[in-house]
Amino acid sequence: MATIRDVAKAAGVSVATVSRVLNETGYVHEDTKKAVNLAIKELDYSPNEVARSLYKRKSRLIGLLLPDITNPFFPLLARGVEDEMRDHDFRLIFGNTDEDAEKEQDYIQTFQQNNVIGIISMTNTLSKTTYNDLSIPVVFLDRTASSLPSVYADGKEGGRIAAQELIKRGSKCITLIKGPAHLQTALDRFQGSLEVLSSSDVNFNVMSTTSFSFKDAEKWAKDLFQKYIDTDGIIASNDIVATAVLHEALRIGKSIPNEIQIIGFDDIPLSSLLYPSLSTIRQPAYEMGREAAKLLIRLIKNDKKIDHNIQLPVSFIERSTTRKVDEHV
Amino acid sequence: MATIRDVAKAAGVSVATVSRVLNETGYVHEDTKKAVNLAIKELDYSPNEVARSLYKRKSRLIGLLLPDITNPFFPLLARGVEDEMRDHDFRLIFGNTDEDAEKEQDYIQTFQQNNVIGIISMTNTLSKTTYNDLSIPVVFLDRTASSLPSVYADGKEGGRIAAQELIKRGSKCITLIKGPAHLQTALDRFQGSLEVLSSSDVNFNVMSTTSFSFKDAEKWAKDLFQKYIDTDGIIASNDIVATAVLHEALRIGKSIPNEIQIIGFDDIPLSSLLYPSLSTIRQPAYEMGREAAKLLIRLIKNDKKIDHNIQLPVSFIERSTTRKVDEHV
DNA sequence: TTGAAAGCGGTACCAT
DNA sequence: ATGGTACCGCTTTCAA
Repeated sequence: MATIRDVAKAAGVSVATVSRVLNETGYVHEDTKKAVNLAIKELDYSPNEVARSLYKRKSRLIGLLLPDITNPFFPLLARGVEDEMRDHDFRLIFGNTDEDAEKEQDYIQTFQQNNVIGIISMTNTLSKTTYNDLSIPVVFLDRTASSLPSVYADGKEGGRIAAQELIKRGSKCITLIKGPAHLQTALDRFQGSLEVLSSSDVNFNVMSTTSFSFKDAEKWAKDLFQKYIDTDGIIASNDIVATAVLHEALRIGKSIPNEIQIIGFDDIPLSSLLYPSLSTIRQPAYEMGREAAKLLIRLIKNDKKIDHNIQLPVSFIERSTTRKVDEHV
Repeated sequence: MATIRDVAKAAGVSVATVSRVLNETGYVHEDTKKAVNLAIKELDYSPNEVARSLYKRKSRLIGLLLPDITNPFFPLLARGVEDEMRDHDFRLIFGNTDEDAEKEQDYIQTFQQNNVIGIISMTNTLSKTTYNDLSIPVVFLDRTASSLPSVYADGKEGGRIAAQELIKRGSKCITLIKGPAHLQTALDRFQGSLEVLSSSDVNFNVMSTTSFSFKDAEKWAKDLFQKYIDTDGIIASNDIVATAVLHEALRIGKSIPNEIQIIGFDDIPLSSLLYPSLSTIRQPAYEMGREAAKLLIRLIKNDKKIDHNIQLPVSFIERSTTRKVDEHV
């Protein structure tokens, strides 16, 4: 690996000059610039980011925290973050936290030790103050953080839409699955649906659940069909849960969407691959990732602690677990 | 952020001494060690990895290259890599390459600029020599690289098993979907199946495809059922393709698994969530990721260029797109 | 317009 | 057993 000194020697100038042409800072004569660039090319030199980082006390690395990359919702977000960051020559260090505070803390520490210039977090196990004390900008993604910059989808509206679409398509007895109470995003969806359901004239039940895991969801799905036999419409807390419900419905011989309609939330890739394919409320995950990255970059540049919250719109993706609206009415 | 100098001052010793207790190298009196550790605690000091990396010319960062984290097969591998690396206090910088040589080259360069101590690559767009010239150890994952360390599953055996299971379960006319020719792993599976099929007394067709994309696979699936109407068993090149085939079969009213049996490859999380759930040849993706990480760590420690290839066993996961073996016979 | 040199925060050699 | 200090590769004053 050639160093800046090698380049300087080869070009017959000082390292300071090389540094100037590298960073396009200060005055450099055209001829010297040419000579330097030639030397750079010949030596196939590229600057050592570590040395830069040490001097500047900040790298071009971003820390990315997510609960579990294995959960199909997060890769979409992560990919959005990465693409945007790449466009600005930032790279990502990432860590799966499993919603475990210790892991999260751990990763944050090594992020700092590596001079990351900012953090995007899709977890919120740790208290907001932990993040606030960090001295580097943080953006929350898919997490609403009132006092900190964050990017998330309009879950409440999503919840409303889900209820409206089900009602519009003729469901008379709806079961609303309420996701984990500690996740604000899950709560928003729930409240949106509840709002619409409450002011409508359909019957509905609420079923509380405590996770988004498929295994758990399978059990709840069984419960659901035993307890609420009249159910003809289900609003699931997300697509994974909706899938479990769909599975169970099919297993016990319900006809979808004729006897039972199902709406999920997220629109993970899986949803379109199911059979029947899953109608769902789409969160623009990839775009959310990109937005979070953009926001973080702005924070990095401004170096201010702006409290900016970006809410992206959701949309109803009509597939085959809901009836066509014409068919009915 | 406290520095080693702050600690030294607080403990009334030199930075050299602090460094010694930090790294547990050389002699340090018990009492001084205690004083230093106390200072560290009080100042909440943790060493600057960037400075370390600069001096040592190697960091504790690993570069991870994958085609697309959005493809459900890769998160499993990535998670395996991460968990193992975390156990050894390594962190990951990752990059999606989209099988694009330029992106791949680009990431490799920034990996080097950041002093990564090793690379795990799940892509092979670039020539092997590019990797060979790298001066840092590289392990290929889910890619067979004859001259370089790599970890992959026994695709050939997987192909054999798939064919055997289908035959055992009574398929008489099998369509074998051959995946992209440029992927050795896809080829292995194909050849394994071909081998068994050739020496059996069932009829079979081979259908060539050029990608693992679901969109493309949907078209091929349509073709398949038009061209090979007698097909009563399908060996797909992976689970995504199998899903498309399943979708199409259901759409045109085929009964699964009675009229048509389907076997996939990979066992991505999606497979068990389909309805009917997909029988498939499982690659132990998570374990493969961990093995790759272990291998890389060994290479880092030995600092030798060992050419080590680790092949992990595959297994048949019996679900609902294949008939029970008793039912038939 | 250019160069010398201090310093970023560690590590490790050489003395003592 | 401990301290002084050169050095890792770069950036940025400050002088010339």
